[in-house]
Amino acid sequence: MPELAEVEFYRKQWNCGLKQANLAVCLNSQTRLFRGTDVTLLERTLTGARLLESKAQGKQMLFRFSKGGWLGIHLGMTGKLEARERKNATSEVFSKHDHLVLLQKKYALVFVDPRQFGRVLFHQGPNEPAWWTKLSPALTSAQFTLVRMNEFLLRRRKAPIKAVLLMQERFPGIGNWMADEILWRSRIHPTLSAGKVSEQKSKALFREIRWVCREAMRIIGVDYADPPKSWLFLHRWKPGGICPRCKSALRHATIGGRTTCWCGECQGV
DNA sequence: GGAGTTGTTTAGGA
DNA sequence: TTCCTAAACAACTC
Repeated sequence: MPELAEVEFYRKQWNCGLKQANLAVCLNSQTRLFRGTDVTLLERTLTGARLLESKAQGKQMLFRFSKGGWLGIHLGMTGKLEARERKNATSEVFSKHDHLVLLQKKYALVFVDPRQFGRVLFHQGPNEPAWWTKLSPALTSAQFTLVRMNEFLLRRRKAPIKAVLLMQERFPGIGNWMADEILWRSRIHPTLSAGKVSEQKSKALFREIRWVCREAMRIIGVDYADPPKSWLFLHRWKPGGICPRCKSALRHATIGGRTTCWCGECQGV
């Protein structure tokens, strides 16, 4: 599930563990989630370390700990973060999908991910790790400009615009539903080649990207609430779903390898 | 049982 | 070389 705003929501789930020390770290190093990660260093550093702060950038999260510990988490398709109150620690049970658990005095901070498409990264040192600092600037920041967006569309001119919006190197945080929502609001057909987006449409696209990101953060990022019924979001998976704008039938197809929903009237053919 | 799932990575081909 | 697509990953639901 997690896209930009959902990631922000999950990041905050661990806030109740801020300033608290990890009494123990539990993980199964065999799972895919830890591929390429120094699990021994992670366990050694985070045990006894305090959680100092966290942030999210696109779909990535970074948790800073004392002892120079930097924990990176990507939720993949089915990952989530939870904080479980430890009422009776002696009878505490963890499921097979609880892949990383930071045991604190009051809460167990858990990374759950049934499909294991997520990822855990770790770095130990005084500064933020390179895999964090090299991430693309947020879509709501001043560094994301119409010019930079258009340059990217031109570079990926042959790919369908839907597929291009899913490229994290330029559109960090956008996932399948956000891409559909943005294209629907911009009235651009999802199969249109990125290079054929008109100047006028690219301005609309730029505007809607920033609007959807801000609104999703405000609505979903705070308490995981549903957006208003005026959004495509609430209609896209309904059988016989209709466009909340023009009331005509919504269409579905696989575009750029992903299930895509659009309005045949508002977005052309 | 088969198909589908709001994400990335990689192999292979154009 | 560069860029695009499909498959793979793993587990669950309908």
